[in-house]
Amino acid sequence: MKGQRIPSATVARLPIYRQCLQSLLNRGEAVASSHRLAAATGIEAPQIRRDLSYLGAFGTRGVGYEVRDLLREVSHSLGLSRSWPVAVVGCRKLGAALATYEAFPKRNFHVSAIFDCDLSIIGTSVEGVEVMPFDRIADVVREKEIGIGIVATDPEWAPLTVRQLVEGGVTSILNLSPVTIASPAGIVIRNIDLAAEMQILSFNESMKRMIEEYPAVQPSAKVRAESWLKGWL
Amino acid sequence: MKGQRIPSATVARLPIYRQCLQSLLNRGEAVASSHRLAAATGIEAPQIRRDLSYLGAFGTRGVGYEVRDLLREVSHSLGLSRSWPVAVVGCRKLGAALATYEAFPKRNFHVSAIFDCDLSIIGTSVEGVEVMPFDRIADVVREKEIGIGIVATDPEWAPLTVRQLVEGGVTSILNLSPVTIASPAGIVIRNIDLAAEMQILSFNESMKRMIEEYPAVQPSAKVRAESWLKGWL
DNA sequence: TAGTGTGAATTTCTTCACAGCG
DNA sequence: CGCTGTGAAGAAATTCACACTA
Repeated sequence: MKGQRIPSATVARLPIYRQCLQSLLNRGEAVASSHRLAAATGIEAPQIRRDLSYLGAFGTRGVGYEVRDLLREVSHSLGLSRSWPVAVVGCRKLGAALATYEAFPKRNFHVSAIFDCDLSIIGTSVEGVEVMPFDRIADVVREKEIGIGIVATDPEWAPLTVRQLVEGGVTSILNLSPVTIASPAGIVIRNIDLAAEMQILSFNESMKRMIEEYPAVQPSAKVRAESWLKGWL
Repeated sequence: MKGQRIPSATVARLPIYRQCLQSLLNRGEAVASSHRLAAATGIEAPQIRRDLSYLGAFGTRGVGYEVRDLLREVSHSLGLSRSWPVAVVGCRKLGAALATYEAFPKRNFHVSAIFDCDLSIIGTSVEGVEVMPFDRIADVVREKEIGIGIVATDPEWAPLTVRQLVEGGVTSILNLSPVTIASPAGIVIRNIDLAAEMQILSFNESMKRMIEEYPAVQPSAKVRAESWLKGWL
């Protein structure tokens, strides 16, 4: 299993395992079975065993996993053994919140460049990092050898921002603006659209209301709503 | 197809279609084929056709989809025909940014209650909404009939926050704290961990560096890195 | 003819079930 | 005996390919 390609679904779960292992370690638990991890993460035990097996055979049969070792291994796989410089573009409310988000430095991500196009905040400093003008993105990113960028601009600026970042050599981008951007060749873009997440929730709420409202809606719609909910609840 | 259960993967893409249709409409394009939508969203055309077919047969063979009609249909399916009151818990940087996020009201989500446990901000007002103390969550949420909650607290408060929201009757939750919370029965929780997203990116960057560094790392690790990247780029 | 809607094939992900080891 | 690691089965999601129709 060790030599196999790691499925992307597994990669997406590794940070959850890392987080969980960290808190077990803090709590002084030295060994954890897949069932212990399942209880703590909500992920099924066989899933966990398979995911971890892609990293190699680290467990002890009949016992479980050595928390400290596994944590080191998972962190290493995620590339957290080194520190990553990050560029944040867009420094209004959301961008500013991210530029100072405590969870980032804790995981070895350091915001080392901030950009905006608002003249009134260019030149000011956020946590010791100067806010620079939009048109310097490519230069600064190249000079500081930044590989990871966060886009927190208004949606109309997002595509241009991505092009600038890529021109500067960024190859991994977290796009938080409410517009999906397709990944150019060789670049990984993760689109996190919080407004879209809310819409998934409202879909769910809608389905629920449809069932609760007794003046029977259309029966067919109701059946569909019920089978939807069955899948999630 | 109409009566079928809508797969959750499809639901997660509906907001992307909605967004895309909206901008086509603004641009004055009245009709769009699945290929047009594919070009604009980065999603494959057959995927789009199948997704849309779950909502019913709205296209015209040989022509495409009527943008205005389809937009109305998608929006309706997502429950956006009505306005949704939302509770935000945690009003420090990230929470405050969300409480005033423009993209929410644009999609009919209205922040109508804000909570925090920091005495220095309780009682202050954010966009006309008073920040209330943490221990009033259940009461207020019940009274205002809020069904959707956003958790933007420190991770140690997140589980308790979820319990309070659920007690007040909230059934859909967007959890932005960097800790995964399993969904209790009947409740949908979407865990968006921005620090975890960054780790997925650093995994990718790591893989890339592993290939670029010529003093050949372990050949096996290199092979694995290459096959990973092949999947994404 | 151009483009939808959908069975069928394929791929990807998850779960089961158990052999094998500490 | 208990728990890992994994082949094999199953479920879910995606893609293909084409019948069908405006």
